[in-house]
Amino acid sequence: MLQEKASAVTDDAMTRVQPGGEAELVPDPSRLGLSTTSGVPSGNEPDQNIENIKVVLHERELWKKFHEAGTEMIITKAGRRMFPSYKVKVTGMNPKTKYILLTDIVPADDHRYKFCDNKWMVAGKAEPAMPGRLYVHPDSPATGAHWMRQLVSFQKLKLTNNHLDPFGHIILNSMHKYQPRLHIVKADENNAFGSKNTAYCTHVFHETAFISVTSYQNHKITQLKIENNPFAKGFRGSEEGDLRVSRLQGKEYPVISKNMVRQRLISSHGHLAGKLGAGVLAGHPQVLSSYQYEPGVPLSNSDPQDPLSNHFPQSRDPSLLYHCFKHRGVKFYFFADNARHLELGCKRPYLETSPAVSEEHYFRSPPSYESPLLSHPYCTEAITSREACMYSSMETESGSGAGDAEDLNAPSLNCNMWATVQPYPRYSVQTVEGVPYQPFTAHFTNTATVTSVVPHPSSSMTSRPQAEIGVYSSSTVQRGLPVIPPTSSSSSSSPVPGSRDRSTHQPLYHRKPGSPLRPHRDLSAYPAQSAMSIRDPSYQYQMGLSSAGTHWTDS
DNA sequence: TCACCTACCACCTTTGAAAGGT
DNA sequence: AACCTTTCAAAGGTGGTAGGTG
Repeated sequence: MLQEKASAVTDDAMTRVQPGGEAELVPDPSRLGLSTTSGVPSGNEPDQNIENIKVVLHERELWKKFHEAGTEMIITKAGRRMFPSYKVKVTGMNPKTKYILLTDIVPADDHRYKFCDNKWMVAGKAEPAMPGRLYVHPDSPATGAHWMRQLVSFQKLKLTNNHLDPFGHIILNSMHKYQPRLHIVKADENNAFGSKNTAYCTHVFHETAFISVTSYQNHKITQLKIENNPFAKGFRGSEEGDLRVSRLQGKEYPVISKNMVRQRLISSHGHLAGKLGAGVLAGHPQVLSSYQYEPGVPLSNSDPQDPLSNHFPQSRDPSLLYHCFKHRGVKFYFFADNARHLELGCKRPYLETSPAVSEEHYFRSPPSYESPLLSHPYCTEAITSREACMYSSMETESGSGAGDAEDLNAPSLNCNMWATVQPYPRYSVQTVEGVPYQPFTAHFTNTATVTSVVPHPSSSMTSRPQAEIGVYSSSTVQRGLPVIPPTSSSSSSSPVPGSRDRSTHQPLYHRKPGSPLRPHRDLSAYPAQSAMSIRDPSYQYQMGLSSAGTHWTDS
C-alpha cells in the first residue's frame, strides 16, 4: 500500500524529482531470478520496457543529511522501522502493466564496525550474513499507473536483529553496514513471476546506506532522528524538551539543551567528517569483494566525505545504482492477485528442504546462520489482508520439478511464516547457466504468495556516470551487454585498490523455514565483481539483462 | 571491564471506528 | 440512505535509560 496518501504526496514527490536523485544502475543483474525465454522484456508498448522506469528517492535531502553524518538504524528484537523511511517516486512505467515492487537490504561490505572517537571504524570481519529477506510492497502487484500515481512507501518495513524473527522483518547484524535496494519486477498477465518474459530492475540509492545499531552511537544521528521523526517529537528541543531530557535522566535540572547538543554535534561532526574523509572508513578494499557475496547489489559508491560512503565509494553525484535486467533460469513466483483471497493461515508449517542442496548447491552457500527457529516456523492467523508472504525459490529453466502450475497451486504462506520458509525444492531456483542464485525470503505484505530468487550477480556490466546522463533511467542504457557469467565460485573479490568498485553481490543466504541457520559460505570465497574499477565512470552504472540474451548497457 | 543488547518507560503520532452532521 | 467530517481511544513508533550479558 502506498503509505503516502493523497496528502499531495504525489505532487510533492514529483517536485522532488531531480536528476541526481534517480536510481543508479546496478551492476548486479543477477540478484533476482526471473525466468525469461526472450531476451527482451515482454510488452507491446514502447514504454512498457522496464528499462524505461525511473525511480527517484523521496526526501533525498533528508537522506543525505543522515548519510553525511553516518546513518544509523536501530534494530530491535521486535523490529524497528527505518527512518528516514524508504519512499520513492516511480515514473516511466507502463500504466497498464502490473509491477511488483520490493526491497531488500544487503550488506555493504564484510566489516563489522564500532563507533570510536566519534567516528565509525572497522572493528573486524563481518558476522555471517543474516537470512536474506525481501519486503514486498503491500500494493504489489499493481499497475504502473498505480505506482506512478503517488509515492511508493516502504515505511512499514522493519529491521530486526533477531535471527529467529518470525514476523518477516528484515534481519540484520548490529554494527554492520547495509544498503537498501529497490527491485521492480514486471508481473505477467497472471501476476506471476515465472513468465518467460518477466523482467525486473534494481535501484540503489547510496545515500540510504546505513549502519545497524541497537542504540544510537552518533549523537548527531540521534538529533536528526528526533528533529525529523514525528514519533520522536517528544524528545525534541525547546526548553521543554530540555526539561524532558532532564526528567528522563531523573534530574531536576536540564542536563543539556538541545541547542547546545546541536552545536556540539556540529562541531564534532566536522571533526568526524574530517576523519572520515581522511579515510577512517575508507581504505577497505574489500568493499568490492564484500559486495560479492551479498544478496545485494554492488554497493559501490563512496564519497570520501561520507562516513558511510567510505565503504560505498561513490565518485559522483548522489547516485543511485540502477540496474535492470532479465534473468533466465530464475523465477519469481507471484500470486498476489490470485492469492489475495486465499487464506494465509498456516497451511504449510514450513517448506521442507535440503539446506545442503538449496543453499550450498544453488546459492554458493553464503555465510550465514542456521536458525534453529527456522525449524519451527512461526505461524499465525493474525495476518492482515495487507500482509502477505514472499519466499524465494529457485527453479531450473527446465522446470526442475516444480512447474509453474504447481507453484501456482502452492498454498499461500502466512506472512508470519514466510520468514521461516526455506528454499523448498519446488520453489527453488536454479540457473540455467549454472550461475548461483541468491534466493530471498520476503516480507510480502500483500495477501500473496511469492517465490523469489536471486541469482548471482553477473559479473560484467557497463556503466557510466550519472552526471553524464542527468537523469538515470534504463532508457539511457542500451542492451546487449554482458552475459552473466557463472560467477559461481569463481572470483574472490579482489577489490581494486582505491577503486570504487561496484561489484555485484553474491547472493549469500537463502533461508528455508525449518532449516537452522548455518554458515553458507566463506566470505573470502566470494567472487569479486571482476576488477572493474568503480572509479571508472564507465563502470558507474551498470545494468543488464541476464543470460536471457539481453543485456543492457550504456550506449 | 567493556561493548553491546534488552526491556521498559513516557511521550508522541497514527489509525480507524464511532458519532454526528449534511 | 449515503456521504462527509469530527472526535476519541487504542495501537504503535520514538529515543533514553537502567540493567543484563558475554
